[in-house]
Formats: sequence, C-alpha cells, structure tokens
Amino acid sequence: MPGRLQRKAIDSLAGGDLADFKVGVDNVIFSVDTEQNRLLVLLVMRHDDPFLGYWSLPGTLVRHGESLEDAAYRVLSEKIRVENLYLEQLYTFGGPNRDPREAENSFGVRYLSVSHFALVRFAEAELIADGVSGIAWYPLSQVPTLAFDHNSILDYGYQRLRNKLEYSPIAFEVLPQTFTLGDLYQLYGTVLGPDFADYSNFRARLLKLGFLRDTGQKTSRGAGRPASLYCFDADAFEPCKDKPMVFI
Amino acid sequence: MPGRLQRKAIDSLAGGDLADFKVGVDNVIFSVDTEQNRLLVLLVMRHDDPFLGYWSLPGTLVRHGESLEDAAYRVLSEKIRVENLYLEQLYTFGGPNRDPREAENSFGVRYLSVSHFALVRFAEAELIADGVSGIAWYPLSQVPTLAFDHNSILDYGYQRLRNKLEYSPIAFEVLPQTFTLGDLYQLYGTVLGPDFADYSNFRARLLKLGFLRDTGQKTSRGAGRPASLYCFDADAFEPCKDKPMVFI
DNA sequence: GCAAAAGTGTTCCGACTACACCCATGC
DNA sequence: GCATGGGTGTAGTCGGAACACTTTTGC
Repeated sequence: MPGRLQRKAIDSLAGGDLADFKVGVDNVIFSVDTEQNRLLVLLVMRHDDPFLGYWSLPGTLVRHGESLEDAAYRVLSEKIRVENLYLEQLYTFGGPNRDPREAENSFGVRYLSVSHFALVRFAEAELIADGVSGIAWYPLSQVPTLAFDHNSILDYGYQRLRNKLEYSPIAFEVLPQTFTLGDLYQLYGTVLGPDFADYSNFRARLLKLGFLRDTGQKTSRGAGRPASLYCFDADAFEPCKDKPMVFI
Repeated sequence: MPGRLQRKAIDSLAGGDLADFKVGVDNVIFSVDTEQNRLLVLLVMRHDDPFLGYWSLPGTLVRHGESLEDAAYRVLSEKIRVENLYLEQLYTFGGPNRDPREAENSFGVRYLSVSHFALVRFAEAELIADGVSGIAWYPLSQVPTLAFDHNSILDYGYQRLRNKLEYSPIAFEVLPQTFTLGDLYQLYGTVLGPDFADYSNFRARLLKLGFLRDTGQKTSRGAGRPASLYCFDADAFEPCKDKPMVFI
C-alpha cells in the first residue's frame, strides 16, 4: 500500500487508483392483486448483453444532472402509468465484479446499483408495453433466475416490505382508494403469510389507531353481509407519524 | 426526451448522457465514553479543498477492485486501531451538486457518497494521529458545521443508532467486553435521553432475554454495593437472532 | 332456512409500570 | 451509622390472543 501522502498526491491527479463508476438504479416494484390474492413484482426482459433474454428488475443508469431519486422515478414512469406510488431507497450494491461489463481485473469502469423499493396500486397501474420489450407482473413465488444480482436485491426488498407493513402505513399505497377491512386483512395475509393474526383482533387494532375513516358506502361481494368501505385518512394519521406503531 | 430506441443507441456508446461518478464512502463512527457519559462521533479535519479547514466525517474514495464495505473498513483502519467493531451501510447520498468539485452544470464527474454507520469500543479504540491530520472524538452535542452534507448524514446515522438500540443488540459492540447492568443502563440513557425507562424494569427485561451471562466477577466503583459484571453471550443470542425483540 | 362473510364482545393471561423495599460496600 | 449504588419483589394496569356470538346478505 502506498504511503498516505503519496496516495493523496496520486488521487489528486483526478484518476490514480480510484475506480470510475457508472451508477445504476434498480427498482423492486411491488403490487398486490387483491382479486387473486397474489403479491406481484414487476420484471422486464433484457434485450441487450449481458444477460440477454433474462428477466431483470427495471433499472437504468443515472444521467447527467439527475438525482438518484429522479432516476428511480424515471424508470417507473417509463414502465407503468400510475397515479400514486410509494418509493424509497433500499440499499446500494457495489462490489467489484457484480456486473460482467466490468473488466476482469476490475480496473475498468465499475457498475454500482442503488436499489429502490416501490409500491403501486395494481388496479391503477397500466403497464407500458412498446411491443418490443417484455414487461410483466410476476407472482413472487414464481420469479425465475434474474440478471445480475437481482434476485438478492429482490430478497432484500421483500424483507423491507414485510418489515414496513408491521410499523408503517404503506399498505394503503397498494390498496385502492377505498377498501374493506377484509381487503386489508387479505393484503397482510398475502405478504406475511396466512395466520399472521386473528381477523377480529386485527380489525379492532387497526380501527383503534384512528386513521381509517368509514366512507359510509357498502360493498357486497357474493354471499355474506356487505362490508363497509374505508379510506386512509392522512390528516388523522399526521399526528401519529413519528410515533412507533404496530399494525400486526 | 429522446425516444426509447434512440436513447438506447446513445447509451450504448459508453458515455452519451450518462453521468460519470466517483464513489465515496463516509463513515458515521459512534462511540460512548462511559466514564463521562457522552455519545461521541469521530471527525477528521480536512486539509484539502473543498471545505479546507472544516471538520468532516472520515471518508475516502473507492479504489479499483475494492468493494464499498472494504473501503469503509479501510477508512476506519486508517483512523483508529480497534479490535471489534460493528459496521453497516446507512444510505446513499447522490444528488447532483452535493459536492462543489462537480462542475456547475453537473456535466462533469459526479460525487456520490455511500454512507456507513459504525460502532466501536471507546476504551479499545486508539486514534491514529499522524501529526498532520486533525482527528477527534466530538460529543454529539458539540458537533460544528461539517463539510459537504455531512451534518445530514450524521443526523441520519444518529437516528439509526437510536432505532437499532431498541431492537438489536448493538449496545454490546460499544460496551467493554464485560460491563455492569448499570453501564448498560447508562449507555441507553446517554443515547436515548435519561428517563427512557425505569432502571429496575430495564434490568429485569434485559436479564429475561437470556443472553447476558453473569461472569461471577464483581466490580466496585466508589461507594455502594459492588456490581456483577456481565458479558454478552453470542451463542445464547443466536436463536433469538431473527425474532423481534424489545430492549427498551 | 342455511351458508357465508362482516362485525361485536368477553374472558384470560402475560407483560410492562411504578414503586417500595432489601443488600453490600466506602467512609 | 449513613450515604450510595446494586439488586429483588409486588400490586395495579394495559393490551393482546383466543374464541364465542350476533348481524346481514345471497341463494
């Protein structure tokens, strides 16, 4: 290892032994099909090397003057049309050799992926199919081997989803504007596995939190008593925003 | 915006409108001085432009063939000698213009910071002073205005510290190998603020978790009954690793 | 009427809170 | 003895788990 002063001198030559990076953004985009009771993730087919013909998470490389978040929103808007969505940064994967485009010895340009995590409403989300690129909602249980390290990223995103469900109101980003408590319960069951909690206790707990507003409307789905339609009341939630909270 | 196919053609020319990045790693390194009951963060003085003469988080730019985590460990090892430490990735800050070295129009090279969060044992940590570079433990309450967006990064790290204290056993990474339950209580008080919990309840809860082993040794510090020295039993903790857990 | 789904209530039990109280040591 | 900090115990209360029960619909 070169001495500290020597290294600094090298570094200041705007190159030296420092790696040059291209920065990518890869999005783990989840949605839930409440009809079919399935947790879905958005995948796109690759049409270029490397990993030509593999499915991958929708991603892009960051452009001049573009923030990481901007890039993440751009990928989303290129793939789906959606009104509301939730998006947050997930993790940055940046080991050498995670992308085959890097030269063998890692002395070429490096590829780094700042992954993001997004939730969209299934009914509102319209996939943008351009006739060329494959794009599809995959049930999480049927996801194939993906390009790059995208299976790891997906796993990480799924874990985040489960954690977030338990202590933050992200469920309402995936549900339609109005929903029944049964829908909400099903959503939790779909993500966390059935038997994650007793229905009537779940119900009581959520209502006690105080930010679910009964719209007065009812909905009837086949047999059984019609259910009240609720909506998430953001104003009522505001005061609890920074307090810890348990949903399950 | 150019059409999709056209954009792809441009991108494939290995340049186009894609930004080029240097990737930095900045570490929020915490420690706790149990004697003086203070939460400390490690800062270094900058000796180069930009922000010459400002304090900053210890950081470095990532080199060829080096992973993000490797780079984070390297910074640490250049600044302090320490046996055990805890380190995890925090967040990636990557907006354009966060670093004045970027050209005004952001069409030059961009600087991205993958921040990390570290905990070290105060007594074990020996600062490496090379006679040139300033380096110091700063009490969190006395941190000045830092270089770049490092104050934001520090805030983010402090929040992570407080969250982690509540549901994961990171406290034992900062405490000495053996410690009294009073030490542990004080540590929590130092970070979360006093009156975060009643002492005897805190005590009962921690002991019930089952991974604090009484070493049999006693320690006497001035007046008062001597306290038992405990240590963290990693084996006993293993089974609870993935279960939710509450420390406060 | 009966099945199905929504919605309500009640009992039990464990966990957390807030204290009061004993123990061992230095001075 | 008494101040100081370590350590134990307990009564009251809150909240979650389990489950029984009522209500409203379709058929």
